[in-house]
Amino acid sequence: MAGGTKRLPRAVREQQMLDAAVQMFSVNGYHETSMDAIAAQAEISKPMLYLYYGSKEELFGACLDRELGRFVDSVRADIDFTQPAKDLLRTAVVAFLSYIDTNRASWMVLYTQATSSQAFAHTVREGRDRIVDLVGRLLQSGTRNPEPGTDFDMMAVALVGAGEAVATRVSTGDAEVHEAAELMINLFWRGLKGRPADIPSRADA
Amino acid sequence: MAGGTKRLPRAVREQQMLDAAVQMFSVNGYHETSMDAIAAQAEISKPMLYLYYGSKEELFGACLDRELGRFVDSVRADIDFTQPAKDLLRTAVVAFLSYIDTNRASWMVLYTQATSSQAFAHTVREGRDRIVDLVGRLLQSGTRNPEPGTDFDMMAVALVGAGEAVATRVSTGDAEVHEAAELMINLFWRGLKGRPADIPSRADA
Amino acid sequence: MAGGTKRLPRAVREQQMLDAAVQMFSVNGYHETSMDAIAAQAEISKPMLYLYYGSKEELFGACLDRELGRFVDSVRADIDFTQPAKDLLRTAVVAFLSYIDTNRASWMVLYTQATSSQAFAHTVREGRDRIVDLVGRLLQSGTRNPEPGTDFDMMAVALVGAGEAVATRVSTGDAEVHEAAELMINLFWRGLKGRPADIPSRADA
Amino acid sequence: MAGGTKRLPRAVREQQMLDAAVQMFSVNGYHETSMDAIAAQAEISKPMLYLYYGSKEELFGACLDRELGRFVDSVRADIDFTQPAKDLLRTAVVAFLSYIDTNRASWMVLYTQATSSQAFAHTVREGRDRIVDLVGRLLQSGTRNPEPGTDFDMMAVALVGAGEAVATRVSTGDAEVHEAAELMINLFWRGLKGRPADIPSRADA
DNA sequence: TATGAATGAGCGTTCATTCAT
DNA sequence: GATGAATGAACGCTCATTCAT
Repeated sequence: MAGGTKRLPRAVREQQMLDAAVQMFSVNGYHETSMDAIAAQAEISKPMLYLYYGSKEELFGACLDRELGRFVDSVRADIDFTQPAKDLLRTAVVAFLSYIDTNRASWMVLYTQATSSQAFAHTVREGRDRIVDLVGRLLQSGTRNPEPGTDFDMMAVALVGAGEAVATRVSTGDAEVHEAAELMINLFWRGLKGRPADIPSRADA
Repeated sequence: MAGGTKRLPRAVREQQMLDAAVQMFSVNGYHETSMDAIAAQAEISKPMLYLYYGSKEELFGACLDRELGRFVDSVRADIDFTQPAKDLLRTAVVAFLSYIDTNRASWMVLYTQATSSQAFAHTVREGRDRIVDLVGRLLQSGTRNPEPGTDFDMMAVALVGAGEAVATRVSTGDAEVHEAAELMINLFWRGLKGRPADIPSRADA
Repeated sequence: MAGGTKRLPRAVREQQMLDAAVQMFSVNGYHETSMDAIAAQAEISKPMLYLYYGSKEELFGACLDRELGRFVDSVRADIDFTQPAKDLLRTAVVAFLSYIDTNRASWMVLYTQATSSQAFAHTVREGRDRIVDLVGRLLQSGTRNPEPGTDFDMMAVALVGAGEAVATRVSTGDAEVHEAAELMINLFWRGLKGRPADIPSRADA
Repeated sequence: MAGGTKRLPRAVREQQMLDAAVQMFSVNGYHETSMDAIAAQAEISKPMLYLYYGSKEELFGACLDRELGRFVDSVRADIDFTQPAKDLLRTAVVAFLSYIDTNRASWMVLYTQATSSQAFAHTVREGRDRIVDLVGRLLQSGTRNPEPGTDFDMMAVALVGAGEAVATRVSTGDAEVHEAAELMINLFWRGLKGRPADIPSRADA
């Protein structure tokens, strides 16, 4: 009805479909979203979906890829590796949270969906690993005197996990981006130890 | 033979069913697990499941409740609020990770499953909030000179998020509990700012 | 409606389903028959079909097996191996054609259907081989002075092929059983070489 | 490259399409062959198929017609009606089996396919009738003293049926053409009655 | 002439759920 | 209390067929 029946070049249709799919998946979840619903949302017929993407699983995979790509690109674009460490941290956190905030419907839930099906564990893990890698390198380059054996990778896992959790709050409107960013920066930068009169405890294995 | 027409007291049957359900859900996911499979695993008939739990969704909810309860109880039991702050942190982190490590099949996947279905968002959020609350209070009580306006709750969100991310690594066998715990404690306690010879960077928001 | 919704023991339902399936397959062919149509014909729901037979292919296979079994049993039952050769031939031919004639809707078309799908080539060939074997042994035992090296098996193939072709005519009503039988018997017994000096057998329908 | 936008005369295109269709139908069967597959094999676009043949059914019908025509022509060409009866039989049988043997992929399977779909029963029957007629006339002309009322037509049905069955064995490689031919000739000429007193006709390969 | 783009319609299959016993 | 038997409702997917260019 609304503009539907035109002959569109392949590339355009592809985006149209992915848009619809991301939209539906993010709202209703992978299993609760039928191909019929996606086709309807995209204002095309179901066979088109199959012609372009082969199967529901592949369609979802394509969504995942696109959104993941966009996300990583967006965050990476904001980061300037020549900044001093703390600025770097700040920029990254803000970029991360801002992206989620702006694209909440799409990415955050998509991400959530993907986590739940064995079939996408691989893609998700891969995507998450890309982010973790990015953060890991960021940490490494930002740490002047790294203790030998520091597991930057696992540290990145923790940071990203924290980021995702906070981002979820942001994406559901329960927190404001910049406040959340500030809180994370402080938390990660200074640690819990205590502020003014910091007396470092002797590291205990 | 196995199962047969035994008359079992309600409480026993309930656990038997929940055990089977948790087991199946955790291995195959919510949608990929059929009521048939659960009934078979529990060695009872399908109508029993419906008699006791009404629907698949409610059954899953019951699983969630039980596992969440066990988890919270277990972690809380290990915590001694009279400990000094850092010990408290350490105890909590270790308790958290240990539980996940020990009950990976059950809880971690269950948790993962629940996250992905709109239907359980509520239960999951509720559960997570209980944990966040716990951690939030922990933080509050452990901080000697809280800056006014510190959002302990959001800080707890970040910590729990980090914990979950690390826990996932632990649960998939990609990390060892105590190493992961130590890393988290150090990270959270000291922050990224710098370790031994901390020289604060100039930029300080 | 018409007697449908009763709780029937497994064995009864199985026959009910096979009856319906054979009926529909024979009338409309394998591909043109939908599981819906079979379920409707059997006055049961589609899931029952799947519960009992697993898939359309397996259901068709079960039809094939049953009908093949009935056919072979029926023909074999009529044959008395102690008869003299020509009587044996006559009995066999009549038994063969009579069965087809009586069960035309079921077997002949089922047989025809099966031939066309790669998936059933095996079953059909197996069934046909059983018949060919039977006929082959019959020929062997009925031939007094077999020429060395006589390929009774291939001869049986030819006879069965002829029988099938004639049977098809019978099954479509284009020929009458006993006339057709007589013709086949004469043809096979005397051959084409020449008739004149033949002494007609007593039995003449 | 291959195919492209060539402008070909109608007749050439038609053969190109039929070749492709026969090829695909014979390998995969009627239902298992999609119009897409045929178009791809013919290296033309699907609308062309529809332009030339209107529908899948009609396309298949055209295949049937062409192949049937070729078959009948081929067999008829080999037959010399002035030959003595037994030679005639031999020639016909050999022509029949040889054609099948040489064109197994195309015709035998096509034939098999057609038999199974109600939609083509008519065409197939028509084709088979042409062959039966041919054989019937052959029999009639070859029989010196026909008993009054001899049903040459039905006899032809039997012979053709036998031929088809043996041909199938030949086409699957389970029998050699000339051996099979010899066997059929002997069987039909002499009959099963018994050999001993047989006076072999002069021609004996 | 020739085709890429598009779809209506239908099929095999599965599953949560409920009677009747 | 416990279950074998049964089904309504969907869903993923494919295919013959047709426009619009």
